[in-house]
Amino acid sequence: MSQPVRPAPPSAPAPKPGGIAERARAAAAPSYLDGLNPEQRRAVETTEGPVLVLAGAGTGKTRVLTTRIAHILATGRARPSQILAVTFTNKAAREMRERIGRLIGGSVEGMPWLGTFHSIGVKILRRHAELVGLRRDFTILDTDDQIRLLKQLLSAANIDEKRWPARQLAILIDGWKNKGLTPEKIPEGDAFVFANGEGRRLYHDYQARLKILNAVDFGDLLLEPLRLFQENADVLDDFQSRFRYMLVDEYQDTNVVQYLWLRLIARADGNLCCVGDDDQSIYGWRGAEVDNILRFDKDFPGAVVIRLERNYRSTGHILAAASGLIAHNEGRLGKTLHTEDEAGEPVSVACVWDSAEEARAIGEEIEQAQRRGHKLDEIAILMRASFQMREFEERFVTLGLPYRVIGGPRFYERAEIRDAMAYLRVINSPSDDLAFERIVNTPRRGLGDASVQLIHAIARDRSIPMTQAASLLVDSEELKPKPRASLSSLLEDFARWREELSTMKHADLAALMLDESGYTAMWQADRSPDAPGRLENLKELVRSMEAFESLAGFLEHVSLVMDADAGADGDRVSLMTLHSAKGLEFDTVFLPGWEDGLFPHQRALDDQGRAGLEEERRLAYVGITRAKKKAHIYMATNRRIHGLWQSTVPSRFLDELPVDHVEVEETGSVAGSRGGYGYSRFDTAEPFANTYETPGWKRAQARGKTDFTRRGAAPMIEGTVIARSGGETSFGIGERVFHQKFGYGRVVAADGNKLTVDFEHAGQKRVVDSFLERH
DNA sequence: GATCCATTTGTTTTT
DNA sequence: CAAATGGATC
Repeated sequence: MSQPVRPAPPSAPAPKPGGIAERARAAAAPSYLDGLNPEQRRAVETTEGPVLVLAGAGTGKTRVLTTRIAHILATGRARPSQILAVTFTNKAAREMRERIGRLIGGSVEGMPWLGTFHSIGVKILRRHAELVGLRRDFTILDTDDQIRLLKQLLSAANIDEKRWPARQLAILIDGWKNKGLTPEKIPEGDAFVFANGEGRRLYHDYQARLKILNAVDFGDLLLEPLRLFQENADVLDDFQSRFRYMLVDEYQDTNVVQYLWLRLIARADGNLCCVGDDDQSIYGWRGAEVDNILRFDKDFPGAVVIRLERNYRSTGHILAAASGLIAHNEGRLGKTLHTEDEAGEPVSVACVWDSAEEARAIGEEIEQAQRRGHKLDEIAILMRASFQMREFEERFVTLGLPYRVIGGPRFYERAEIRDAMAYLRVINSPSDDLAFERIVNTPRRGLGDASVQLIHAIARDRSIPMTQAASLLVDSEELKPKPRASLSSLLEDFARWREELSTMKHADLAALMLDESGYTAMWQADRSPDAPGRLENLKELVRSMEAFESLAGFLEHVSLVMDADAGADGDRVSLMTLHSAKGLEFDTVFLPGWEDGLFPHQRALDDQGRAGLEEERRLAYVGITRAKKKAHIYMATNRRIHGLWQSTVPSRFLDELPVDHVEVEETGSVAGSRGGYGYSRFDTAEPFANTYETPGWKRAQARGKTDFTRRGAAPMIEGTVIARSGGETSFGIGERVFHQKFGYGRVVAADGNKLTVDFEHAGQKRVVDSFLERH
């Protein structure tokens, strides 16, 4: 026990955050240490030498990290720029920055070296680009560009793309990079798995191409800094002495390159503090090595190991259920989490007929909770795979239940955003061939394959960028008049926009460019239902550019950060995958889809065997431990796989949950659905007067077919929507509206805040007015 | 060179 | 069952 500076029992309640008492004390002594338990405090105060903090779920890991940084700064051990702090996601970095600011009063200038491995990698590379064969303004390729590049290489090498897909090669190369292997270093056997031994040469050629394009891929952001350190002692030396203190969050998820990188910078005796939980290692498929955490004290001799085992998050039952489950894993460091919280409610397990009913049942439970005053913000649905999300979205839209998707189909991945970005990239760096290629003929300008091939040939011949090759081509007679004129005017456009970049704000230029290029017009002319949404996204993109200093700064941000937090504020249920749930917590958590094959996922089992199963189990552990007060597990007896209905086998994890902490819930819905009527105890509240007005019926009509497996009954259940007293709507009949999912339409009927809208492309739907915008 | 239709293909997790 | 690719046709 540490010496009692202020004699308070360890169990003393933490002061109310932000309370008067706390703020008063903050003005006097370093109050940031208050409320830490002895282990946490030790983890904060052991600043010198290597430290490994084994922090179980909910043991205050983030708090320790932020406090530790605050402590280092407050005691004058280092300046902010001398601290390297690595987080796993950009979101975590943002959060940590805020929390440190709050701890030490926000007067410290932002820490320049706080971020993900990738973003720190970019920073280092920009500084020393020449040393690894790049220019300072290199571009970062996304997966899409990467694959297109590899496709070109494969066809140049005359390799059948059908037999050896570029995707596979991309995964392979990524794997090598994650292991810190340059082309020369990959083992013979590895090189042989692709195209009969062409793997090494292709990897080598790919790297050479990247250098010519002045580009890096994601893997390079880790591998190239490592190479830089290994080959340039002076640079390494510089970074070694710069970073007085180093902190790494989620250490269990680091891969080999990241490890090697850390080893180099921290040496064996540096002030390196790694925080992690071997039971939460869920990124093995991405090259993460749990081994890194398991052998920390061998890599860093004399390392202090601190265990945080007191859980502050979950109730007794939840913690016990999770602990019992994870105990089935072998090869773990082993921690015994305990809580002083009450036992609470057992984890519930419910069995439903199929995924539609799963969504229905969960939706209903949420509405019930909401009526009891439960905040939607404190509810999350965590699933194994993102395709499970759709069913819930559909259900929630009909229910009018506000939800938010976290980490879903990412903003930057959408085609229209990529296209727009490609325009910006060409303007920003004329030698960005991949961007050029992407948009030469988007929108259609009559510059098809033939023309592009010609440009390509010239570019390769003279080793010049495609834009230059294109301008040569325009001056020649090789193209037919039509494409020639078209290409010429495109190049003129590029030149003009580039010029305007110096006079206009980049956001304005982007809007101008999208209009003048005909790109906006292309989507306006598009009659598909998602075209309006895409135009919205483009607007959003332009809007988000305003926050950046320069075009180059914006481009870098997008390639690294990727999540555009499109202000989804308000009280909403969160939907996300188990992977993106790591580090979060909610009062109530729903865990659907606990069936063998889905969870644990078949592929994890096939590819990784027992290791795969253990990782899946850790994923389950992560899921359960997100819950503070209540965890609901669901399994469906039938699920559609590959489009076919299949009956399922309950997840083996269900049997591994300790019986004392689990209750099997009688949903009654499997039995109840057979009767159809009387399914819900709540539908008497305000049933729809007319069965033909129900969303289920409407949807069945819109689709022109019933996709319900159980005839008759299901549509009735679909109709048991609880009409909530949402009040009157401000939308009028006949008004033109816009909906994120369904596009444009006109209001045909109103019932409280629930409107029936005739969508131009999606047909009639009942939606809640909060999902609509006026147009 | 573009468009339409058929066939094929694959559906885990992400910086 | 969907999306994405490839081939045939205009």
